[in-house]
Amino acid sequence: MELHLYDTRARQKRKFLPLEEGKVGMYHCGPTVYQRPHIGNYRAFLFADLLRRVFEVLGYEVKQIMNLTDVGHLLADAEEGEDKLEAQARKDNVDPWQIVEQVSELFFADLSALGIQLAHAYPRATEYIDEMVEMIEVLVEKGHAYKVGSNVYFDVHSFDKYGELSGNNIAELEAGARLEINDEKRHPADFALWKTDEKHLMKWDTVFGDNGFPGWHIECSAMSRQFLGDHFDIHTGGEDNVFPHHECEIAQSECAHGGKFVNYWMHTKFLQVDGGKMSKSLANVYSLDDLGDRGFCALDFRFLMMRGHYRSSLNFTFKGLQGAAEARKNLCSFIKRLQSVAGDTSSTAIEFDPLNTARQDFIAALCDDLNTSAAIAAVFTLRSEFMKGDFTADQAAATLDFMLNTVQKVFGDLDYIQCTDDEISDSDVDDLIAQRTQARADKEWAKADEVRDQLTAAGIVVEDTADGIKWHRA
RNA sequence: GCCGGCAUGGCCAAGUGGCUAAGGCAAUGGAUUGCAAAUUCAUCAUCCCCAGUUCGAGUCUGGGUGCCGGCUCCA
Repeated sequence: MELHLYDTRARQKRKFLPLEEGKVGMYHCGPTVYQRPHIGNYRAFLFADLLRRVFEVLGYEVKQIMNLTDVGHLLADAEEGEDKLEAQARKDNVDPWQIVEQVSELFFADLSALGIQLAHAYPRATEYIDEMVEMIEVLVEKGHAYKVGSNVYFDVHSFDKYGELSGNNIAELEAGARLEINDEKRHPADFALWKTDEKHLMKWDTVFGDNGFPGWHIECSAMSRQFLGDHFDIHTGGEDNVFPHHECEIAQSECAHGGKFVNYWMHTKFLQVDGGKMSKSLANVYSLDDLGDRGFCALDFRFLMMRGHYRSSLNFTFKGLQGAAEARKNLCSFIKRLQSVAGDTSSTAIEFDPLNTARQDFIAALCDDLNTSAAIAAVFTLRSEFMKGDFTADQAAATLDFMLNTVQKVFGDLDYIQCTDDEISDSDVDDLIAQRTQARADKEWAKADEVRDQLTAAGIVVEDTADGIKWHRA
């Protein structure tokens, strides 16, 4: 099956051709670790995870890198603003390096809760200062960058493709009144590669002078090169990264190394909340804990994100999250049902129409620019086919194999065990079930219901089926 | 001011110009149940408006309206 991906630079879907047969290298713009990432950030990271998983299901060997920006990402005005890390550090009255540690810890915990596979490396900007400096020197030597005192700027007029990714052009950018006035720069659209500021807390002494720190854009250029080389397959980020961040990366990397930088640029659309932008003033910037407080687990959020397409803006509401949570649980029940029908059967090679159709539709949907919505529909169609008819243990085993090894490989583990605190042990549940069974046998309905309420309160769902009483954790 | 995207049932959402417009959630009716839950069966949209192209348009073109985004920290 041919994989087609939408390339922001080409503005269309393109057949994916790896640089090296059977392998793919990708770089994702990760979080700036000054605050715990919010659910919008995680939409982008879940997309990166999905992309990797799809490649793996298709048999590719993936090398996945995600950076952690821990210096140089400025607030407000690009040249005069304060470093995000330092602003947060001052606010909390702690060392910026401490903030980095604290936020990183939260970040990795969130990744785990979301079932995101760890990338092969999470390089931090502060660990690659030498590489950045080296790259900036090359740009200066080649005439693409210039020094003004101890600051270094990239000359956007030296790269004729500047603006190609975002659709901006330099003349229009400079005509706009939004660019800050900075007498140091030759052109208003030039951007900083290296800045000097004595007051900056995270600073380095380099060939450019003392007390310097890197510009945000150069970090990704240097780190991606370090792990993936001068030219690699895929670079992703949120739509807001298109300009200026990725535009600047292309300029830096292609000017420094001569050839093409990245083959496919992929960007996720923003997550909206209640129909509008997430913003602190509206108090709708949610973290995974905020979702947890409302009774949802990280996997519900993951499933909600998977139900929409990454290139469509997605409106987050708790009602929508509730729907996703129900849908996910229904798939979990389906898997449990399959497990009970399949029993110990291990003949997973059995083929039959509903499964063949589902397999085909599932993969075809994903290969069409990761159409997860259609892929999930294929799974639900299979589910209803299965629920309707009588299927053999062999067929159930084959379907189970598909669910576990293909569907869950792409969408992550759907099970919700980790979402609840197991406050009640299995044997306690069994005891209560036995009490209720006795009460029912005695037709003591009030007592039976009381026990059931007790179980429900403990997060146990009781099912009275023709085959006896079954229970599972909600 | 300059760019770009989107507009499908109560909510979310897929959709290569052509049979009866995927799928999920919710809802309604029936089966089942001591009552529930779970399960199961069934029902539930003509695609923002106008004009055009076409044998045929949700799907292409033009106009309108609305929403969102980038150009400025942001995934």
